[in-house]
Amino acid sequence: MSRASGHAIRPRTLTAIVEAAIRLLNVDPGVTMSEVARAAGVGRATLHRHFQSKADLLKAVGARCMEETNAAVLATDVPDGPAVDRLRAMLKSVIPLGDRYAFLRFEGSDDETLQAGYEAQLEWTTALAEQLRAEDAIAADVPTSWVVAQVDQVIWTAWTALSTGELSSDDAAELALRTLLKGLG
Amino acid sequence: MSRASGHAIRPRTLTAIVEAAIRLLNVDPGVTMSEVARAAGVGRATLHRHFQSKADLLKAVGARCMEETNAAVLATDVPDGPAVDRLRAMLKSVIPLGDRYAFLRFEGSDDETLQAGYEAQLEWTTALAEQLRAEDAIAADVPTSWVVAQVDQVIWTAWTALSTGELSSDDAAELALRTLLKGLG
DNA sequence: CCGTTATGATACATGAGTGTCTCATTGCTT
DNA sequence: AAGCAATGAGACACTCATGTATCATAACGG
Repeated sequence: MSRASGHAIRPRTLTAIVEAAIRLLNVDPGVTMSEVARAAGVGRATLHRHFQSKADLLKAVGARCMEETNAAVLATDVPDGPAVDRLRAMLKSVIPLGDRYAFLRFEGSDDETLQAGYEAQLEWTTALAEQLRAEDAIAADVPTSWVVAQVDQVIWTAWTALSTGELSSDDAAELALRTLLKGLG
Repeated sequence: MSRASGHAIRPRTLTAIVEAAIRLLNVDPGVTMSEVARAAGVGRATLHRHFQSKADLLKAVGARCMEETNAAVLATDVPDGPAVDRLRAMLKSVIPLGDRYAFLRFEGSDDETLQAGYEAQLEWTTALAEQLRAEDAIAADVPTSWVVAQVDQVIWTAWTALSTGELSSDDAAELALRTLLKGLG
């Protein structure tokens, strides 16, 4: 988060910093604050003025990711609809975000807010898995934890496919859904 | 690799270093040389005597991983058998290695040897995917690259499941195979 | 058993990244 | 246009990991 006291931050500056951080982190998780500042076209001092440490910056970026993801999922969710439709909608919403937030996979962040957000997403997926099971969309003898992990992983596979430019977001989402429900056969 | 000139290395020392490195890297990819040395029960100077840089150490660990993995796969492979059997055998061989080498996923290593080894594994999987397709074990309209990525990912899912202690290696391998071929439904 | 030699401990030099501070300047707000 | 606040640039101190050099000690082989 931004510094509590002292200087305010100009919207333009904040945006530049966060966007630069997201862009660079996807290339190299070990970016330095100097590199972020330079890429953002912002003085190194300014960066430290608003983000006291790299952990702070990560926290802000992670929070933005969570917000964007949740917003995207909620925007397309059909809570009362069939589980398969909900799964498809979720995949179509989340997969396009991959090129922005893929790096978060590699962040073993110990930030509690980010952790909590991730837990919440996991719970959402778990609930969906239960609904899928109740509607006989998935087999009864497959552990829920495996289902959740697999959903998680197929999103990652789609992100990877997107980054190589082999597939469009829509194709990847359809392929992901199909792979989940019917496998490759 | 170990230093070309000068000091030889005692087998016991080499093993201690490499094993400690593997163990620690799985916990924190950012381990320092000092921590590795301490965990190995070895002087920091000795570590630097044989591995000039952290990159050298990573290289050695990566090479060992490749050797172990290839050996495990070759040991159970049935080159003339049905593709599905080969896939099952590969999964059963590779999945148990997860707790040792999971960290390599996070290493964006630029070492050419390691890269080459990874490429070779990818080609092996690609060939298997083609065989699966030829034997109608997978659908014709699914891109090979997606199949390869999915095989790769399901191994990762299995590793994750193993690390949480939810499944045995064998169960995970069977579940992985089933998920690949028939999905979760 | 004795010489060879790898090792352990220590000290030292270096480089990189972090975080702080100051001050001139630029950009907003009124 | 004027005043205020945020920014940019640079200098500085600090920490930490890396890598090197030295020397006494312990382990190994003949």
